[in-house]
Formats: sequence, structure tokens, C-alpha cells
Amino acid sequence: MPRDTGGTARTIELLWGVGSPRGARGPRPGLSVPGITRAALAIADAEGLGAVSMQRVAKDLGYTTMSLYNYIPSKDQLIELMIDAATPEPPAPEEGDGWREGVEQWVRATWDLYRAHKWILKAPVNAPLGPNQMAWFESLLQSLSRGGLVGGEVMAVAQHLLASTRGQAAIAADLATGETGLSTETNDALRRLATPDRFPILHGLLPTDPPPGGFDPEEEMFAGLQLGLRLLLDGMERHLQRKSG
Amino acid sequence: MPRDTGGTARTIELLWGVGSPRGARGPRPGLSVPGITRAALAIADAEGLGAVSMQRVAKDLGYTTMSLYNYIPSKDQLIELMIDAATPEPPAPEEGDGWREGVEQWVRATWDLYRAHKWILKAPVNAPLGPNQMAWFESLLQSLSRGGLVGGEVMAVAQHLLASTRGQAAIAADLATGETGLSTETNDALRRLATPDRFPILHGLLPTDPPPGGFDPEEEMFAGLQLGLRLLLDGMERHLQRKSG
DNA sequence: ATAAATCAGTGTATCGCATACAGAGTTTTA
DNA sequence: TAAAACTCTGTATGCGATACACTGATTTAT
Repeated sequence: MPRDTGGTARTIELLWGVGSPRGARGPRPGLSVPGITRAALAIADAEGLGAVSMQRVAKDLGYTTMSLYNYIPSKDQLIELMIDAATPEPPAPEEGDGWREGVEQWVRATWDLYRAHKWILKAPVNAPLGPNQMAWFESLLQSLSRGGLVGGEVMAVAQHLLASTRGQAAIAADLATGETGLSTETNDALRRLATPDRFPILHGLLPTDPPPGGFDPEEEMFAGLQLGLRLLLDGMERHLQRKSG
Repeated sequence: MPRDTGGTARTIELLWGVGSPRGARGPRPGLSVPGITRAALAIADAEGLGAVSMQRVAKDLGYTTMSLYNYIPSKDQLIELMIDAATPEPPAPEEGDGWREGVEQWVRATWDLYRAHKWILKAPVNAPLGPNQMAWFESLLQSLSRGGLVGGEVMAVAQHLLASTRGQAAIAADLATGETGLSTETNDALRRLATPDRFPILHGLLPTDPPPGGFDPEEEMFAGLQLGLRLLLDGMERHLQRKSG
């Protein structure tokens, strides 16, 4: 039996704003689902997902905590709403751009989206159920489809790209905020423990001296992401040539 | 300033068991870090990460909650320990196997690991700091290195593979436990909202009728993962041919 | 031996959080 | 003009992480 607090059905209603149309009785509502979502989003952008509590959101809006529950059945659903609200229009490929550019732009845009709203990376992954999330995902599907993938291939490759982009963005964000140790102290400890005999490659990759100039982990990671992407797209082209040729 | 509750340094000490060696005074300890970790791991395997609380772990061990803090500085660290403890020896490629088989086996093994301990997918991602996590990651690095990647390429591709495998496993696990709606009801609602004009591809991919026989989401997802992997490895081979040729 | 040092385990307390429930007041419709 | 429907409030519950002070055990230095 699934969790289903308030039902996935209810979540979809909220995301698409297609709930039952609210009878005209009773006092006029002072709050609204979009309003609450915006307030929560502002908190998350400014202070991270950890700062978003029902109490905090309500306080910022000048209402009591429980009033929120008139609009949103649970905090989990609020987070879904926040994610969808944070998602803008998907990148629109230029006229002359091929499918490959489309995919590359999508990855870049997704990377930027996570950078603009790092807290998304702390939220549980979920299917793109909201309209904006869906449109975002659809735009990737379209590029892949234009490229020639068919049926389940489109979904498979799309999920692959989404997962790897998100995953690498998460690591980059952790490194950037220093949540994982790359302090000299930690690095030294690791080099001592990850001995070259048991961990030859890893040992070789740990920096021997404190990073010289600056070394931006975000740039580094994005370059890595691009390499993986390029390899995947190359493989995809070969795959398609084989099928058509 | 990083979070660093107890310090990443302390985390590493715990994971590798290299803390200061404990003075011989005082009563002999009834608990131990591995013992606590094992108890927590058992709970997570049986009932999910949500069931793991300090109170619960202590109760299962027959001690009070606070006694755990004599061994482990925080719950976050306990989770790190659990993950490392859940990680077995990495897959060992056979004699005749090439680097490509090595990578494929690694992905398969990682998939299986997540299946055996689904709760890992609910835990925050983190760098492979513990000995077992490190060895697991190192084994992937070695295969890629044998394949001919050099320097930062190895790390980039490894992270790409780890991220995509983990991400797809997370989706598969969600689908399998029914946490995301693929009930007929939900599916119908989605088909109605994701109209073919705005979401042509996505609409086409949503099943029109209730999945016939059984339709195992895990099998489906793994097949998708394998496709992405194949494309990436194909691209990698081309990349290497270019460099050497 | 005996006191000082050191450590294990306990009990109690605090604080933050999600959310249930029971009104009180408001607006619309029968 | 009463009933219905609805918003917002206040209060309460329960859970979880973790701080702190204390008891008692064990070892070592005197």
C-alpha cells in the first residue's frame, strides 16, 4: 500500500490547479496555493530547504501554521509545488540548431536551474508531474526524438541524462558549499588512508598539494558532465547510423 | 563555513576505525561502533530508513538512546557508517574480461546493491569516504582506466555512471513501491492533462491501457539503464580510437 | 590502598517540527 | 433567517535529535 498522503491524484490537482472549484460560501480566502508556494520558494532560495517549515512559511505570510493546511494537505506536497514553481520555460532551441545542440542546451539549462535553486537537489527525486516540470522534460524528449530515437529509447536516454545531470550537480553543490571535506586536513587524511596499493587510481587522483590558484569545483564538474554527455551523444549517433544505414 | 558536525575528519576516523585508541580507564564498553552500525543497518534493511531513529536503534540494542552518543557523534554519521557497512566487496572481473565487461558488471552490481538496500537511495548522496565505498568506486575507476581514459576523464566518466545508475535505481524503486502514481486513475489524469499538442512525446509514451500482463518497472528501467550505458561506452570507444589512431 | 582521572551508561529536559482536532467567526444560499 | 460551507485560530500530541548533569565503574599515580 503506497504512502499517498492526500493521494497522488490530489498532488496532480494541486500542481495543475484543477481541484474542485471551491464553493462560494464562507469567508473569502486570504491565502492561495500559489501564494503559499511563492513564500516557501523564497525561503528555500534564500536559506535552503532546511529553513522551510510550515511554521516558518506561515509566519512569513502573517498567518498561523494551521491555516496553510486549508490549501495544502502536507508539506511533501508543498515541496512538489515549490519545485514546479521554480521550473521556468524550458530552453528553446534556435531555428538552425540540430537535435544535438538541443540536448546540449538542455543539459546546460538544467545545470543552471539547479545552480539557481540548489535546494532542489536536497528534495526527494520525483516524477515530473507538474506542468512546468513536464514541459521541461518534454523538451528533452523532443530533442532526442528529433535525433531519431524511438519508443522506449527516448525515455531511457532522457532518464539517463536527467539522472547524470542531477547527480553531478548535487556533487558540485556539495563541494562548493564545503559540505564534503576537501580541506587540506581531510585531503591529507584521505591520501594517507587510500593507499596506492589498494586504491591506485583514486590515490593518483587526490590532489597532492593544496589546489594552486583557485580551482572552481563547479566548473570542473560541469566540464566532466560535458564529457560524459559528449560520449553519450557520440554513441547515440553511431547507434542511429547503424539503424538507418 | 562548512557544516562539519563532528567534522568530516571525525567521520573519516569513524569509517576507517582510526580514532584515538581509547584509554584503558573507565568501565568496559558494552557497545561498539560496528555493533551499533549493524543494528541500524538491520532496521533500515527491514523497515526502511524512516524507521531508523536513535531511539529505535538503542532500544534494539537494549540500551538508552543517549548511550549511542558515546560512540557516534550524530545520526548523520551513523548513516554514513551504515552505507559503508552495506557495501560489499566490489565485483571482481574475470581473467579474460575486458574493461568494457568490467564497467558493465560494475553497473549491474551497483544496481543490485541498491536493490538489496533500497534505503540507500533515500539517504543523501555523499562522497565515497569509507573504505568499502572507496573500494567500490575504485573498481570502476580501474576498469575505465584500463579502457584508456586518463586523468580527469576517468573521474568524470565514473561520476557520470554512478550518478545515472543511482538516479535510475531511485526511480525504479519509487515505481516498484508505488510511491509515484502509475495507478490507472493517476495515469488517466495525466493523459488528460498532458495534452498531445503541448506534450506530444510524453503523451505518446504514457500507456493508453492498463499495463497488460505484469510489466515489471525494475526490469524496464534496468533495460533503459543498459541502453544508456551501451551508448556511453560506444562513445568512449570512439573517443579512444580517435586519440590513439 | 586510596585518590584522581577517565570513561560508560542513565535520566531528564529542550527545542523544532508535522499535523490532528475543536471551535469561532464569516459569507452565501435555501 | 437558519443551515451550510468555508477560513482561520488555538491548543495539543507525538516524535525525533541531542544537550547536560549525574552515577558508578575502572584504572593509574601516589
